[in-house]
Amino acid sequence: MLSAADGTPQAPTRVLVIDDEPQIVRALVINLKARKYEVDAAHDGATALRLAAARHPDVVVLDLGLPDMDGVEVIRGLRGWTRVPILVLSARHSSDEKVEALDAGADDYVTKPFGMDELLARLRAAVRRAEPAGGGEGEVLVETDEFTVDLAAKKVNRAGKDVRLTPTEWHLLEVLVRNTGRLVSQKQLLQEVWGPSYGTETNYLRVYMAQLRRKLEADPSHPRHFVTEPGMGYRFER
Amino acid sequence: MLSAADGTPQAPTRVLVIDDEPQIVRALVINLKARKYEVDAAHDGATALRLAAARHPDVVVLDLGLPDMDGVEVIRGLRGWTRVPILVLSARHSSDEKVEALDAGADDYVTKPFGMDELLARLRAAVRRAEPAGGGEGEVLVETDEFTVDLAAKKVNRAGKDVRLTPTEWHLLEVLVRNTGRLVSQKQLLQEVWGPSYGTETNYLRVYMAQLRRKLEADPSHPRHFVTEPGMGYRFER
DNA sequence: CGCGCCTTTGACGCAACCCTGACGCGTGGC
DNA sequence: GCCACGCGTCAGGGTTGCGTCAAAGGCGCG
Repeated sequence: MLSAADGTPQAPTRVLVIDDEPQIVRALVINLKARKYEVDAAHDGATALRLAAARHPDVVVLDLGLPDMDGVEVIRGLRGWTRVPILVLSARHSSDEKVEALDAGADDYVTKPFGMDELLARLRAAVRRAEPAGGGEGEVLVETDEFTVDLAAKKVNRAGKDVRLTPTEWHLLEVLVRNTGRLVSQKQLLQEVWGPSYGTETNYLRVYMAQLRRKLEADPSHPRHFVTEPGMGYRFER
Repeated sequence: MLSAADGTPQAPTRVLVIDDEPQIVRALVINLKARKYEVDAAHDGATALRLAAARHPDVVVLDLGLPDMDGVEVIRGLRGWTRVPILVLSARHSSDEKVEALDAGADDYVTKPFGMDELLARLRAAVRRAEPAGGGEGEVLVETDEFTVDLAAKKVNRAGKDVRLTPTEWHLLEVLVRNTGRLVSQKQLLQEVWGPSYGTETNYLRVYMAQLRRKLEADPSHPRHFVTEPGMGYRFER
């Protein structure tokens, strides 16, 4: 059930694997790649958080026993800014451990040793139910009078031609469009696009908003769709 | 995400328990009701599907071993029309069974005997991640006869046009609207908008209340919605 | 190794916002 | 009847925030 039944070119699912045991990571990576997942791997919590911010995985597989920090802290670190599904892997069978991890924000908890088939099924379940939530319950296609944004295909069309956007430009556009009509604070934009450790670098926003406007607005100096709310944030209007 | 800690009365979570073993159902019902869940119970698949349709539970706990039909069929029956989280309970440890149930649409799979703490934690996790997609994210709209305040989008509409508010104006309006009908003391307003170290600078309030009235009241010199209570504070009336 | 694209950073002008003080008005107390 | 106080209004000045441009730094690719 990986790809949709329609002809839409499905973007590959990105998985972030966090574990300090090389053989487990290797087994997971091999199995996941064989099933056409895109895989990133981290062997400690700090790297994991950085990678999560940079790569925006669709699902996280997290071993609780990490060398540098408590696994539950990694969960909290992720939950501070994202709702990405987290599948916890652990050798601890204790009920308390499970409860703590789940209440911290984990979506599932599998004890080692685990069956690869079961893990993959749980992974599919986690991805499946996150899909529509990630899409913001609705339109994959957002149209204005001047351009069209296809959130699924990650494409922007203007006057019949596709507009080329850099990765950062697209990310920014995506967050704004997913909140069409709503004000998005500068802090939220920075954290969603640049990662949780950002929040004050408003000059990034100014530069990239200008680029988006130059590429998409009819009159970039008088934006009609990418509205600035001084001191508060930005808003995308259709 | 920052869900507002406003005084919205939270509707109780409704759980549908499906199991043919009376002692398990009893244990679950007791534990769930003690935690303020609303519980329906079914002891066979047909009843379960009927109850699910009639009661629209927020989460389903399903035992795979039912007298009348295969548990996986129940999952498919539910998935035909709803995305309600399904937590499967089963005595079978076989990996194939788990994979089948999960791929049919189950969200989680717990093998009996299970720890009640763990089950409840998994239940919380399932409910939590379904929340915003389920029906939440509702617009927080406050309307008067002259203008409309959208607290989620941070937007004010008056006569079909959006009204531009400065950050301070918006903040002040927000505090007043969140306390619709109630008197808000000057000290409270100052501390919420300008920070805890403020409390006596009532002239700020006078200036900004005047600006709000000028932008939102039909007759700013005779305010109908932003009422002054001399010597005490201000009140927003719809 | 060199090239090009993307990201980051800094500087500058301008507009908007926030604070401040002064004044008028109405109300209640002495 | 006078005064004190609180509130509403207005206009000016300091400061902040935003848009813009340009250039340097990083990274992957040929």
